[in-house]
Amino acid sequence: MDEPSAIETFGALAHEGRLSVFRHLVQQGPAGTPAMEIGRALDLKPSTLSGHLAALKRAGLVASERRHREILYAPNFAAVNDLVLFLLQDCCGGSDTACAGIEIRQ
Amino acid sequence: MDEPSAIETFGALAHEGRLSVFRHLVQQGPAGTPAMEIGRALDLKPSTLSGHLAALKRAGLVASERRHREILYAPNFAAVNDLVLFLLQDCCGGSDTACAGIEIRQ
DNA sequence: ACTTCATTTCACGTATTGTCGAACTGAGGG
DNA sequence: CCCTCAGTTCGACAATACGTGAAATGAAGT
Repeated sequence: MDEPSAIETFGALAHEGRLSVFRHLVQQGPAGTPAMEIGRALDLKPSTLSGHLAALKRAGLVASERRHREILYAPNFAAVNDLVLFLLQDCCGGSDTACAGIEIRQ
Repeated sequence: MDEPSAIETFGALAHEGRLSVFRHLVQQGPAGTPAMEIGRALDLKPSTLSGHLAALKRAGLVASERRHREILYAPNFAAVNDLVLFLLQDCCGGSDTACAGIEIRQ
């Protein structure tokens, strides 16, 4: 992951509403959740929620798929993975003592 | 790490200047780097740099210590560690398949 | 085709953040 | 003591981000 992408992803998560949305999607599982259902669960207005989802999507953190009338949003775990690797590789100096407790399995 | 702290940390890293500063500190090592030297390396004005360092410090990502005339800033690897754990535990649903390739050593 | 329902886009006011020069603070050296 | 140097704080302004209601889109059912 390059620096601009990392910045966009950090920015997407650096907001109470958006982080809640993303965590809710993680909780709901990879099958995906209709947008409106997220809004109901987290008490967010449609337009506000739509903006949050758009930001998360731009950052690659969620994927969307239409099913019948609804649009299902699902978390993209690969994006979290990439972000973690960015943090470990670029922000821990690659030192194994620096970020002990976490190991990258190849 | 709780959600508000995670948000503040994400926010601190979600900015080109601040991320550059932090990565520079990581590169320079745990001994610490004088603020002005960072500013010279990254071409940042003193007041701008000061703001960035304050934000990183609020987020717990850096520590500062005075030595003689200068103030040395050093990266706090534990904060990165905490953030990675937050991502893995709270944003990957704890699923081992979700974020494959990374293992938490206890 | 018309209606409905789910979601997005738009426009707007407001709030927050970013940048920078200038003034300030505080530690050290002479 | 004064002076200097390192860094912070202040004040102003521009730019960006947020939240929201109202209008628009667009797929699906009737």
